[in-house]
Amino acid sequence: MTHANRLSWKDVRDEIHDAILAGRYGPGDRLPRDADIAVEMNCARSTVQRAMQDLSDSGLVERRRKGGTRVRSEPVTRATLDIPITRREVEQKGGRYGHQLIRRTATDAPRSVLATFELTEPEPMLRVEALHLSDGRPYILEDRWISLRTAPEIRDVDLSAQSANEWLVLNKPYNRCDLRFYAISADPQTAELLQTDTGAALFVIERTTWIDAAPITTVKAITTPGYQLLTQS
Amino acid sequence: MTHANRLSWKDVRDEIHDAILAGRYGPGDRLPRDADIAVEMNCARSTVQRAMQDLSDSGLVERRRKGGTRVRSEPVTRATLDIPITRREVEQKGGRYGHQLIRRTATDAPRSVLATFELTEPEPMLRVEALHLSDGRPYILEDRWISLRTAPEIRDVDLSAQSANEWLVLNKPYNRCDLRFYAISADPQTAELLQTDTGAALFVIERTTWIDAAPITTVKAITTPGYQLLTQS
DNA sequence: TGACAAAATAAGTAGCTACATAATAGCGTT
DNA sequence: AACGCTATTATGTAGCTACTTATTTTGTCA
Repeated sequence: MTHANRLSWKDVRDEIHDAILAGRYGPGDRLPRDADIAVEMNCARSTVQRAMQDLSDSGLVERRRKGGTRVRSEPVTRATLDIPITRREVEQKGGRYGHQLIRRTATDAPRSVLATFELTEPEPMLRVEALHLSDGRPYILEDRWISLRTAPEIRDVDLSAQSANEWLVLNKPYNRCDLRFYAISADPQTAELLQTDTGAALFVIERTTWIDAAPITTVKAITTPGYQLLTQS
Repeated sequence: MTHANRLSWKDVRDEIHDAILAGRYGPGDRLPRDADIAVEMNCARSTVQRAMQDLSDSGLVERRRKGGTRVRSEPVTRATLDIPITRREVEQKGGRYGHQLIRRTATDAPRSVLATFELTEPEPMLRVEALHLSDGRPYILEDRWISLRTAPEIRDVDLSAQSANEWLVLNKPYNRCDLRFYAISADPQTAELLQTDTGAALFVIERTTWIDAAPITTVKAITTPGYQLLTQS
């Protein structure tokens, strides 16, 4: 073989990572410059650069031009979340997917929604309330606002055939996405729709998307009791 | 200037991204090969490669050797979460941080904890229950299990001076981290510790870390009512 | 001493080449 | 048709060079 002892950038990354784990570099310490590491590990600087970029992306290390690379003094837990389309989520868990359109209202956005989008001017919107089902039982209740200026085509979509969730994901790619997670107590209406008890603790996912500065949609997805969101890997 | 019209990999990325947004490539469609895009956009293949990698990381596109690049047919919402040390989180919100050690017990891990770590053999552990405070008021209640085999030094740490959260983050870097989010109803004990009402909806963050295959710690962090977790950006 | 300009520094990026690797497609044999 | 080998293909990676850019350090002059 031609290069058994050749280092890949992942090897370099792991070696530096291990050095930090082993305490050779502590929080706040400055690491040698890329070029020196390259010499020491007998590889190209570009290889070290890729390794360092990855460590920087994962939050272990901070890099600044001229300032060099240093171990983050107050490390963060950084994780990547994947949130699939609800239909796919249900099907992947082995359930049969279904959905019901509850209400569909064209109206101006209330102030709270405008604030979520960081807008100051009024905006015509479509409000869509829908229930996602797994094996015929409530799974997620969504309360969604869609900008009619950014996504006027939504007017002509039959939302009882295809959920707004799915139509938007397939037809309105976004640029920017904010997520927000928290817990609420089920109010009587919500409890009835989700077929659970008033006061039950429900996990909520709020998602807001934009294309450039233009608002697309904001949705409050209220999950049924027992729902868990996991990081993948 | 020397290169005003030179394309950076971010330009390439954005151009491809825009082409997808504009519908020139729909879900499932195959994109031209990197080399062709490079010719068309008059840049090096390595530049296209970097752009494509980024689009792939962000979940918009899937790449396979020989198979080429194609737009994900069922796109996911992918987001990065940063979870800081609790002390830092409190301080960043302008609060005064404090913490109380509630209980500290050395014992073998129960089956549920072993399962979380994907272990089958019994494991000696330290259980630490602690309360994080913001401006003297309850902020997060944590119920933590620490492996005494992987982190034996924890025995000698004064956990009323430094929280286990902080000591672990600074002294026990990890390789693998699983996160889990959900909602619970406050039971009477939890409610009392968090100074809230029994039955209140509480947002819970569970985090489990390993170094290679060895378990480090698993923690169930129960937040006070109103707590929200946001994606940054 | 302080302000500002110039030099030095270390990471970031672009381009090129060469080769590695995974996955597919094609072909021939039985 | 089923198999296994080989060739092909498109992405992935490593190395090199050259240049750019952000930031700090240093040096000079008022």
